[in-house]
Amino acid sequence: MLWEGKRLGLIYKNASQMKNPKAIVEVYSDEKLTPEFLDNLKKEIVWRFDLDLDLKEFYEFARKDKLLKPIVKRFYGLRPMHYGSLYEYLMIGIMLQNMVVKRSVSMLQSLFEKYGVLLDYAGEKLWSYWEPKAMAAAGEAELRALKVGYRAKSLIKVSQQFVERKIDENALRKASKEEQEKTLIGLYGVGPQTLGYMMPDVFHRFDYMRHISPWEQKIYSRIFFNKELVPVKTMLKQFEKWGKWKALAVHYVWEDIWWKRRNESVPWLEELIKL
DNA sequence: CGGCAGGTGCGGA
DNA sequence: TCCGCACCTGCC
Repeated sequence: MLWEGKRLGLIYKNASQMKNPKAIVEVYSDEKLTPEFLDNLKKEIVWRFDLDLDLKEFYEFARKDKLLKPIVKRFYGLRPMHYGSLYEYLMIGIMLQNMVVKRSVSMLQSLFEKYGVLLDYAGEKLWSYWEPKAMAAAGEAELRALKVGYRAKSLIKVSQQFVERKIDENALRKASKEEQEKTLIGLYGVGPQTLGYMMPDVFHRFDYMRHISPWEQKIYSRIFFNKELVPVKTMLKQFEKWGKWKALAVHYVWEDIWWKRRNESVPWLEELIKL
């Protein structure tokens, strides 16, 4: 983790006992960290993993929903979240665009190797991110050499916004949904799809569901309607029944299908995601 | 070897 | 607001 200018090695451990959930985080650092720093770090981690989220209300109505009932039982406690910062999510989001996952991973890896810092702690070697200024200073040609293609421009422009403090994650967390939308979509390289990922994952907006991309549309059609292809408008209208929890409900079902794919086979899904 | 992938910006209707 | 198009690149 790169946070407040410090590079930290983190180890997360599950220390839950039965119905008493608990996590332990070990923090490794080159320098001595003050109790105040660690306290703030704890608050940051609680926010990022959304540990204070109260799912009770969601579960109450999910248990009355035929589709959701078995899934919320299976994934009790699950919530969408992102372990990193907004800036880091943007880097990932841009790498995902118009790309198969395998290549997104390899492009992100080359970015780490060029701009990141490899941390070595607790028997782990893991890459930490770069400061936005490191990438803002890079030329487009330098980034294109890393085979990120036309995304180079987005990476640089987004980094510049952070360097120039045009965007402040902490302030944005407290802003209204409309303000968050406006700010994020205003970033070069951020469109409706990346915005749709960030609203729940980074800003914990579980009522945000305005855009469904073609590949998601195909999968949603199968799992929610048992049909080949359902129009996006119809889907969005249908999801309204889940009210302010609609994005969370969809996320649970989404997670369920990928989990099934890992443990048993889901032939129609394989068919949709191959190529 | 053409077409496409976990999209987006841009210009024009 | 909506639509069509170009766009890096690797791989099916």
